[in-house]
Amino acid sequence: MNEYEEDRINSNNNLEEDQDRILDWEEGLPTAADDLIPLSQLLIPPDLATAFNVSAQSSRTAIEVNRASRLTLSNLRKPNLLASINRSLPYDDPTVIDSEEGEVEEEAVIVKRARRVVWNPLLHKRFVEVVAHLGVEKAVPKAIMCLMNVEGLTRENVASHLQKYRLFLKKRISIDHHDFDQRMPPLMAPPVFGMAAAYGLQ
DNA sequence: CGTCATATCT
DNA sequence: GAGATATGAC
Repeated sequence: MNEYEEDRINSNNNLEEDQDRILDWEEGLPTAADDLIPLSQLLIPPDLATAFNVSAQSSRTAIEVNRASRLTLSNLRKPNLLASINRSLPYDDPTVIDSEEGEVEEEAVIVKRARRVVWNPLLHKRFVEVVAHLGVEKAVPKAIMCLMNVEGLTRENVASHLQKYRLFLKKRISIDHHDFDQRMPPLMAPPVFGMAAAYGLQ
């Protein structure tokens, strides 16, 4: 399995969790460094763990802590939506790119150039909402892109997706006309209003 | 800039 | 080969 498919699968599995997690991410965060327990410190001291018959927490090396920190930071710098979009950002930050002394881990920070946009359900949902909100005449690539407000998403990306979306609507409508099974793949569920009306067929 | 046909991936 | 996305011509 290549990276492309891995990304795709990972994101699809974590969509909802990511979104929820991000929403209340910033609430109740400690402000002073003093409030934070160092990552390297065990939450339950070994003797206490033994006393209460709790399996001991494995201790963490400095390298592990450092790696976890970098991973967290790289996730934090992604905008909310992108955190759940399976697409790597075009990072330029060399401190993020370079891994230390040959550590090669699967969890290493993603540093490659942005690959093709994958319109996962969450991203598509946003697209559909924006298209519906704009209405027919105004639902053009640039406007959609602006309202979606997803970092890294280009006008071309949107235009391409819009083309496919319009094709889908047209197909859906023609099937509708012949009274065939109208069930739609969830990914392409049309907006309540908007594009369909634009084609004078709904 | 928007739309479309088609190229380029998987 | 089909489907998703990118690209280029207009």
